[in-house]
Amino acid sequence: MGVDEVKREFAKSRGATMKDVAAHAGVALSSVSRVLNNHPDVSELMRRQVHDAIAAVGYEPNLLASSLRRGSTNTVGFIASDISNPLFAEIALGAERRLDEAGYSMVLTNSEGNPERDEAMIRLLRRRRIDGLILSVADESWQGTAVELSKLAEPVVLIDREVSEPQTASAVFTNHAHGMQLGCDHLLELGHRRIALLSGARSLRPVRERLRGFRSAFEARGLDVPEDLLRFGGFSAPFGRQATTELLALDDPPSAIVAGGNLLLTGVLRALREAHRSLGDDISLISCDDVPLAELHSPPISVIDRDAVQMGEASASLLLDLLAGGNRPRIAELPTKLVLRESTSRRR
Amino acid sequence: MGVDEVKREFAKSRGATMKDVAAHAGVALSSVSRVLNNHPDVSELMRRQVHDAIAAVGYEPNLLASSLRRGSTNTVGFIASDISNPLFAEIALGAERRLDEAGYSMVLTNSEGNPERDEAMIRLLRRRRIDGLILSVADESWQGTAVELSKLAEPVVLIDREVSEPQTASAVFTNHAHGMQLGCDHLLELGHRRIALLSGARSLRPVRERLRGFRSAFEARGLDVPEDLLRFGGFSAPFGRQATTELLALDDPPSAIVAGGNLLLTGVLRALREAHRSLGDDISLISCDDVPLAELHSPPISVIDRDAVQMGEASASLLLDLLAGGNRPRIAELPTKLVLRESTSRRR
DNA sequence: AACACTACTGGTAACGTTTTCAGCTGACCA
DNA sequence: TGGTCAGCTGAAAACGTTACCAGTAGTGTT
Repeated sequence: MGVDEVKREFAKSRGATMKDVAAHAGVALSSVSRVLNNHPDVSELMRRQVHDAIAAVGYEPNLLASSLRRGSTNTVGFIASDISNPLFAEIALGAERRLDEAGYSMVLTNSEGNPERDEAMIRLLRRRRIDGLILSVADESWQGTAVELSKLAEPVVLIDREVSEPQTASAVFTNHAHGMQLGCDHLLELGHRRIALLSGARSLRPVRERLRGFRSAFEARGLDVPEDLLRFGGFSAPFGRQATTELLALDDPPSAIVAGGNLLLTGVLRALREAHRSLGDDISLISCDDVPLAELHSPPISVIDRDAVQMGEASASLLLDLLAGGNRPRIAELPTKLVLRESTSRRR
Repeated sequence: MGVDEVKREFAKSRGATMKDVAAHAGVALSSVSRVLNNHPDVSELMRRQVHDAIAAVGYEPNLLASSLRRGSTNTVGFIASDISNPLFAEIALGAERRLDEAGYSMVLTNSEGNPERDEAMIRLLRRRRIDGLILSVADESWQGTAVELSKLAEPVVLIDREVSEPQTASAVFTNHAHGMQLGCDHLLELGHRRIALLSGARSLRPVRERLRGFRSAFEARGLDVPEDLLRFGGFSAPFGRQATTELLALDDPPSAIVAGGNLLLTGVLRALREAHRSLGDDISLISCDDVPLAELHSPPISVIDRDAVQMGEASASLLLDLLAGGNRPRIAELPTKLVLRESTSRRR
């Protein structure tokens, strides 16, 4: 009795283990394990005894020990450059939702746009023995990232990125080129020729694809692309503002702007306001990725939209597929659609 | 030789272990461990031998095994209701940044506003043997959450929530009452008396605190609070829209609205647009938490702001303090500030 | 010359699981 | 009556670390 008391106290302080359960039920350790993993070979009596003992000692499984033994952690890593960006936040939401349904937990890390942090994070996650990885690398051409990824034996899903290394990686792509071509074509249709494009570095797939769509819209009409209006300085608001200000000051300024992201959009809007340009009136604007700001701005802003949550879900699905033994990497391409509002009007 | 080859191949396929390193260096397992944890008692020669062997066999530590043995995982859980909400996304960013600096990883989960999911997530994270938990429960009065939290021996930090159970929990609070009082007082000063307040359920601290600030602004002037204009139906955009539409249809409609969150704001704006009310002109508006939409709207919208990233950082700091052995729970209160823009004007 | 002490190293028992293997019943069949 | 077989159970060896304990060699002290 006294011993039992002590044992119970100990179990309470440090957490009860399967051993305690076995002792309390008067059965073998392995039997407890069998009950817990509902192995077929276990009698009804045994099941009851063990469950009673579990309740009695307040046992909680130690997933750490379990993972070590089984060799899988039911954990997947998620690396994004900036989770506070609504785009990534929604992707993370979709991915987490889907993974959770399948019994996986998600460990989240921010690379802050720094490829060296990508590297470090991949290494850390590998050491933590994640079962799989979903990521959107900060720089596709960064060697270190490729090296770390190649050392990773676990399945990988890339989000809107193309990297050389793990040929085994699945990926979810957005059809940026198509959306951009539609948007750009719409501007051309309205008579615009001097169209500016603001975007991030060309070492990122979305940037290259959008540029491609941009170019093909011009080419389809036999027009020259206004190379002097292309700006690839990043996705940040400050860059959007600065670039817009510079563009407006040009001798032959653009009559339309395409902002390649929600942060860039805010920068563009600030610059336009500072320069007292009337949107849709003095200058046309299309942005990428829909946000409340675009819909509720006056005038409402046309956007090339896509479903970010769905992207997250798709990436998780691809990963789960790989985890379930689907050894063929797959590519999922998600659509973009042009949402026309009032920020685009005929060139005057 | 042949055996060595096999061993190497095996190590490559399944990952090299400390045992392989020890064998390759011709030293004891424990010595390898000492080198890795840079224990003082290790000779320069030993250090070199081991490091060489590590490089040779391509050893990577298994943090899982390490965690099991040490009894700590260097992992903390983060539970938010909706990571795709910019508010939580920024909090998560701040927390992750700070935790990462301190060598902790963050596992993220969404409760989707469902208290039962809060419960399940706490239980799961406990079984994963997280070292600590940062969370913002979906419902403060939900019993199950309190029960699960009380079973958690590890330190807990609450974000803008008050719960009964772990008296040992630290918390980071926002001074909502103060900000709301300022905002409300400003509206009263402008002659508004029929002021509506839109917010979530009263089982959430921010809601209660804002209501308190709202009331004290009226009471300070000896005015009656317009109880019929208080709506606590949630933080969602649809609710914001519906409630606003209803309010505008009242016999004695409000001349000013306070939206208690960024999603509510979008709902309110949609309703106002549908009802063809001119913001700042026909009706005044103040929102909670600054977002690009507020600044860039026309007219720009006044907000009661706070620094969400800083909140995340503060929560992580409090947790790290607890983890480092600071056994006294602490409360950090962060300020709110009123940012006046053009959505508030004298009542006509 | 005996002793203590420092600097280092090796062996081994944990940590809490899962899984394999062998054994022990009793039933069923020939 | 002996044998096979299904149904169930227990013992013990992993998984990859860390931490304790004991031991050895060399140095300095008395």
